[in-house]
Amino acid sequence: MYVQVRTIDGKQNVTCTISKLTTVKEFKEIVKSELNVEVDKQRLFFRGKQLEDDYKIFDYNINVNDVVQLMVKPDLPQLKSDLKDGESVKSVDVSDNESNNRDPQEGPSAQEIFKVGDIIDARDTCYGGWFEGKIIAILKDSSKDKCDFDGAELPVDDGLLYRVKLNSYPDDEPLLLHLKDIRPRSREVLPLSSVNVGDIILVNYNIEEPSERGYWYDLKVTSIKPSRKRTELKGTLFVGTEKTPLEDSIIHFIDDIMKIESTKLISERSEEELALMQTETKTKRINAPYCSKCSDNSRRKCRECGCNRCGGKDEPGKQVMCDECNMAFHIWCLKPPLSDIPDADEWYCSECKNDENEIVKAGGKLKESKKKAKMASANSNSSRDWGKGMACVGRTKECTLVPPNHFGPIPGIEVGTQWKFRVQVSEAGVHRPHVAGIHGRESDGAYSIVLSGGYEDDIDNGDEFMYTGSGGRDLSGNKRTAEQSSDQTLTRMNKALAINCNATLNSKDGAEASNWCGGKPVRVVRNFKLAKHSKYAPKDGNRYDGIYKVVKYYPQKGKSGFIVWRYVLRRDDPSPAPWTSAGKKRIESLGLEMQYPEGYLAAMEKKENDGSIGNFFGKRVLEETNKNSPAKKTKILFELDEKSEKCISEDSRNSKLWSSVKESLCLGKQKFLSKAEETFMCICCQELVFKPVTTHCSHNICLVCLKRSFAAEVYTCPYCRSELGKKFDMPINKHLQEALLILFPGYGAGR
DNA sequence: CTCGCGGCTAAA
DNA sequence: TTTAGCCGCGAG
Repeated sequence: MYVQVRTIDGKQNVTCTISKLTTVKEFKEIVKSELNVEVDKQRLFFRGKQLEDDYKIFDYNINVNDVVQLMVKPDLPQLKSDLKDGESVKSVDVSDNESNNRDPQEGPSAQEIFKVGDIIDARDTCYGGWFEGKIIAILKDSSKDKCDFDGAELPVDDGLLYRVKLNSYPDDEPLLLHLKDIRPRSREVLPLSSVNVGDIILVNYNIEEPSERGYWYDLKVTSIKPSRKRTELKGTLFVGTEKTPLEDSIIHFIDDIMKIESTKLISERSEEELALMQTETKTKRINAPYCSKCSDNSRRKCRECGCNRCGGKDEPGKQVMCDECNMAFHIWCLKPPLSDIPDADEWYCSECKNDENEIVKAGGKLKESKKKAKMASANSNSSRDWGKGMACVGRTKECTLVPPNHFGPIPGIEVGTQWKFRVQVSEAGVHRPHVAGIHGRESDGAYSIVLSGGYEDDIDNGDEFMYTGSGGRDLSGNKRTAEQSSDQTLTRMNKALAINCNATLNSKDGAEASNWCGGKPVRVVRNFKLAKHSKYAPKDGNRYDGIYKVVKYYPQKGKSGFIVWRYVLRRDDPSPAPWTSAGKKRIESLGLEMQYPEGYLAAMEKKENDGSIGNFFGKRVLEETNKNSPAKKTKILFELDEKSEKCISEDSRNSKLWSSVKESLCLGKQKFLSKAEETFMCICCQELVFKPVTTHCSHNICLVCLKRSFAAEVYTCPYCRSELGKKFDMPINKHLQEALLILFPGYGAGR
């Protein structure tokens, strides 16, 4: 399996090949070799969650081609020593000389933003969140002698250092921060209803455990999805002084949203505002509790953070902690009780001690994964690696053009279309199951089948073939296939396929259609593994061969000696079959080529290059021959017909988008269409725009989606949030609609 | 919950 | 080179 690792700034992006059992620790080594970032400088994030060393890729549900973000820890400036040094020798404490009560209009102070005693939020360099604090001193930063404006109105760095005492940690040494990590205290709680996409707000988030309470961070809202149960608030979280963005962070504490106060010059503030800046906020923001069970309530008994036996939190000095499970125990609550805290370096509670005696681990000092219950492979002591390839990956897209119970061809999918993997066939909507041969419903019929030579009783004659039902196999031991070991029954998928036959269902003897063409259509896919028994199989991958009908079906003793259900299917499709010369010509003229998952070829090429010299050399030779063959280049060039060209040129409002889409013409029809699909996808419903409205800001949104937004009293463009105006009359861009209809036959069906 | 004509690894 | 063994995932 391959994933993308992207640096936070988005400047670097590499493909890494890993398995599902790769640990985060190992992963970091790979990242180190790819991006040359030391392992201990790496922080990896996926879906807003930090990846921790001892967990596995599997624990985080990372799928193929997913993007893992890499944050490089900055070299910590040694502020502490600077402080001691600067304080005594170089810096001047401006707070004493230019006092708080001076006239704000006066002289150089007009450049000042904060004064001593201001109640502020401070961004902590350790956790990267905003904490409530107060400025207790302002010092000159000896390393800087002028302001750093960085093009902004207010300086990013005003050449001063602010000494800040945090409310939550009054005993800690005060922090010394630059201007960029300080801002006026957030005071206003925002109701979710007043938050819009694009806003930047202060939210509570836990990087390690997003469902629990954490620290306070800035969030740029990217989506607000209202739902019956709970509104989903998603956005990009900014962590630390580097403002590291964590994309797709889902905010759980949607009632705890605060407005970010703007930083202003003292001279621009009113008397009232200045007074407010010096006033402590009434309520304290809630940070992550140490104990999620009792929320650190000292009066509540808790077996998590208190004594594991009685729950009491009294006399912590008389509690002993287990080195395995980290639970605490009063020495008198133990059985048998201890008279004193044990001297030994390690101590284990009775549960953990037993475990250790039962399983003899060689140097097994590693703490067990919290999620091992969920992870089946961790329980089986098999050392077999898995999850490197495409066998165990999930879908990355879903066909929404037609429902899963759709009979007949999938609009836009031509006979002869080829996919390397079954999961892609599923994504295209042609055959949804990843493994199974028949897709259907017992009550409805079968929608599609795959021939891949897995059943010995199949006979393939191209236009007509004999298919075998499923079942009658012992799949115990978590298998997907096995040899026949019992009789098949006409149930489940077997029954579904029987329903397609244009005859009354007979689950005893089977049935034959008198008018076979009248049966329900079955999409047929042939897999390259079928080649063992059939000359109609594709050379590689899976190929859509068109519509077939069930002529008859009946139970019969198979080669295994057990009863199997056999089905005769006959081709009934207007397009020529892929193995005929007409079919081959058609495939050629449509420019149909093997489809690979996104990023797959790049990952494979990389793997080859990383391998032996021989592989590397062989690859290079292959590339050279391709380059020197102009015939190949011209062959895959795809040209638009006159009608499409005309429609596209008439859509003048999207001329820019169309010309970028047209750049993909040289990559063949399929690449061109997927580029068009991507370009004209509605940001609201994530489908091809239907009855599109083109805004003045040149974005395309479905009419219904835009109406829905206006109904929610949001009168801005869902793409860029530019104001559309309450009275915007939403004209449908008929030219775009027509162009898309020509390119995507059947688009908008069922909408 | 069960089922399953994939696609991989590691042993033979 | 062949083959035994096994895993998530999506669908019913």
